[in-house]
Amino acid sequence: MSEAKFLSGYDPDAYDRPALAVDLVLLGLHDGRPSVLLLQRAEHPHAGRWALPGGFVALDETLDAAAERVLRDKAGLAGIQCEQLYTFGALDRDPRMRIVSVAYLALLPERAFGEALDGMPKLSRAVIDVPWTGEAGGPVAVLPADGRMRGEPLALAFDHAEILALAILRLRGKLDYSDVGFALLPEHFTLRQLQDVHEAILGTPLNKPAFRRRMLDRGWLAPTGSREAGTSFRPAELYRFQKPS
Amino acid sequence: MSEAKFLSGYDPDAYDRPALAVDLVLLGLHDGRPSVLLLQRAEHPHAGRWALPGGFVALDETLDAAAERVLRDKAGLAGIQCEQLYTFGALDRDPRMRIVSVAYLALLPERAFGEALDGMPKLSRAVIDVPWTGEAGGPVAVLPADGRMRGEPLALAFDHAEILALAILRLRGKLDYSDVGFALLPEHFTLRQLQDVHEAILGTPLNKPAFRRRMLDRGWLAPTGSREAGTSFRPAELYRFQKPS
DNA sequence: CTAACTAATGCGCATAACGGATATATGTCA
DNA sequence: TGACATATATCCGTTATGCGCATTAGTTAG
Repeated sequence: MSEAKFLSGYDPDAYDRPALAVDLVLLGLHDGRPSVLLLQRAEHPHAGRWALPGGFVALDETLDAAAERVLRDKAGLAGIQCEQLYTFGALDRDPRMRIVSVAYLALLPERAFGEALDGMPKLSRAVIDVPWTGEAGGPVAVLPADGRMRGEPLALAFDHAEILALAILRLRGKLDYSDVGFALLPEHFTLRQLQDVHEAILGTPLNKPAFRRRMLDRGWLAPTGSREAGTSFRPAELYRFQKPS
Repeated sequence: MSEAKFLSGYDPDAYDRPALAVDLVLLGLHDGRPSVLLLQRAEHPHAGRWALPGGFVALDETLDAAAERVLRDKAGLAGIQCEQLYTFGALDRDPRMRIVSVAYLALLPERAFGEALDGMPKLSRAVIDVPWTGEAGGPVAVLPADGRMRGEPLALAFDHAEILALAILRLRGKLDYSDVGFALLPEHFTLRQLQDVHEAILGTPLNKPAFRRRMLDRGWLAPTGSREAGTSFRPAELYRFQKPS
């Protein structure tokens, strides 16, 4: 039997299968802390709780394409780098049915974050409280960003707290040796802004001269020649991210 | 409407969905090079080509459980640490139908590798030829390990070459700062054996005193007091891996 | 019994990375 | 013009790393 013949007689629906979805962790910064875009579920299941934007994977779209579609439809964003994070497959993670979800991580500079908030009124910004240091790992809490950010952490739907915790862990791990830090900055930025990003992600202050040296020695920073404006003190040089050839 | 009521009326089969599978990269070492367990496909599609052991994910099993089941049924192994690697979702990766596959990576010490080969006659060992250095990434080739290992790389089925390449990349990346290297060694081992493992994975020779110092300073090695046997020269101290408290 | 051999182990030095404090430069604003 | 705040540069002590070399402890040959 030829391979073509075999395929024509193959029944793709012979077995039951889990549903497949993507969930997006859209991270930004807020007041020197990591924050995330969430939407409050209006419908069952988990009505009223807060969830990551997500959606089912269609038969004729890749995982990456599904992530991009959710990014566009639920956050109104395009052209944002989306990276696969992990695939979650616990049996009871969704009460409706068996759903396996591929989590994606995207980093939004302040402009994109605000754009999403403005364009999609259902989205809210939540601040992530990371109670552990370094790459210890563990649970994280999310707090409302608007208003006073007091007490009451938000209740997350499904296993989204777990997804969020892994996103933070992954981000911290990649910060040193990859270029993820720049994804949270505008095109032109100062070294202090870059350091602020690193400190927000790592949750710990960094030594300034050492940080400057490391970043400049890495060769990824191209000075633009211009300086920041609007300061009441000496303005800092503006740099541009330029991947080494 | 209560959540319970909502759930009772929910139709899980409302939409078509991709099939979900797991594929296992079972890595070991052979003659100082990374090697992998493969099986030659007897049936369509891709009959005759070489594939990673895999299987579909059942409705009532988690992804990790599916990986363990495949490890048991197709490699005859149990109690091996399996770690999720990446999820592959290209549209045409399987000609039968749309299949999304969650790849897992497991490291087999020589004993487990041989055990799998003996217990499952269909499995073969293939040596992985990594033509790039460091973490540059890129395609890899697989060569038959038995016999002379001459020319003719094996033809891999589906996108399994891509999966394999990512496994190598991930392994190289984690080698420095994690304990993955020990997973390829027996319970008791010498520093030279540990260095051999690192050199095989990285594909580059390492400086001996510097390697010794780094490993010992890390505090993960507990000397056993005994020494290796059967050498015609000074036998080395045997160590045991002991995760720091 | 002794010497040759081999690889493990230990030592020392030059160099590079790094944390951290301090000094200098360069803008704004009163 | 000078006070001020922050960016930028310099310096130093500590620690990690690369690397050659001496020493040690086994086996094997004579």
